[in-house]
Amino acid sequence: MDQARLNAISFFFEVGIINQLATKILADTLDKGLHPSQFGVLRHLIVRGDGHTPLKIAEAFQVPKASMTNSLKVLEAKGLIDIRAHEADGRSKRVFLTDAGRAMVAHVFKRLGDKFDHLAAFVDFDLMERLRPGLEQIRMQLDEQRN
Amino acid sequence: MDQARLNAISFFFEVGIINQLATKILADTLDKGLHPSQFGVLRHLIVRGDGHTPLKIAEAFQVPKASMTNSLKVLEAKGLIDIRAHEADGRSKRVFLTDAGRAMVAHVFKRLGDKFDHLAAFVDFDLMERLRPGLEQIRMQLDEQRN
DNA sequence: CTTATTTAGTTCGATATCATACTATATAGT
DNA sequence: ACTATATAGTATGATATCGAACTAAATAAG
Repeated sequence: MDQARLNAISFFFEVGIINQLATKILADTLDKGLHPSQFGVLRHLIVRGDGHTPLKIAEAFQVPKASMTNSLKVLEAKGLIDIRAHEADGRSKRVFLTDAGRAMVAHVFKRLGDKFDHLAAFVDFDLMERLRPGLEQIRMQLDEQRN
Repeated sequence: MDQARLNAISFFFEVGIINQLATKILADTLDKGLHPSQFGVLRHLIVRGDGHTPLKIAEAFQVPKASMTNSLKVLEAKGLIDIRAHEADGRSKRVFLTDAGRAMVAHVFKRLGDKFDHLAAFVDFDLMERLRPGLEQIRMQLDEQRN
């Protein structure tokens, strides 16, 4: 295997570990019973806006729709989202944040902020920001390749 | 929340997506029944050397030891690793690659190489290599903070 | 030495992920 | 219109993850 490939493998390896460490920080921040993937859905509904279909959301996260069915079921049972019938398509549904859902996102972001105060003493946030555009580029390239 | 924190969140978000896409590429490359996390253990035994204890391996991957017990059980059932008693400590064990395990890693790396030939047309490997040192730094900083 | 504590690993139960098959609705082909 | 195909979502069953309790062995405390 040539050097470029080995480097690429190392790159993915670093990304994997960082992701794991970051997910653990998030998991510790979440109320018990709320999984990081479920919070990710709430966050998505805040950032991208709600009212989208379960399938759209599943595609945004690149997970099977069956996985999203489960995540949404949990969030609905917790009263954090509202799932309504789609007016224009009888097969489909639309997902909305409840007030409790919005409050939960705000609550978690607040606590994440406190965690970040602690993190800032160890981690170079500026470096992260310098790396981010490159990562975004790689992400988009990988996304293209997928299709 | 101030800008530095929002940037950090975006950073982790990009890392998460890249990790997911990369894991999917790996998963598609693996023989059916071999999970990416299990292949990760095999790869670790190649790169770091075998003969380490299950606990050491669990710590290297930052997963609970109960999770590693399961992964190792699967790999042993597939004949890819060999788990022996530890000569010096009756509570402990040592994990070794079998010939089949080594062959599996070589096989997967070969197929990954082919995948990478295809990837190279879309993804900027040089950019990856430029980003890698920074990622390594962030990873180490996150690791410190954890302790 | 004897007992208490720590450590390595497993077991168990709960939940997440996901492939596959299924149901219901919508759309295309004729 | 009628039939075939495609699409959105769910149900089911298999496996992965992991917290908590447990067992066995090693080490520390007295």
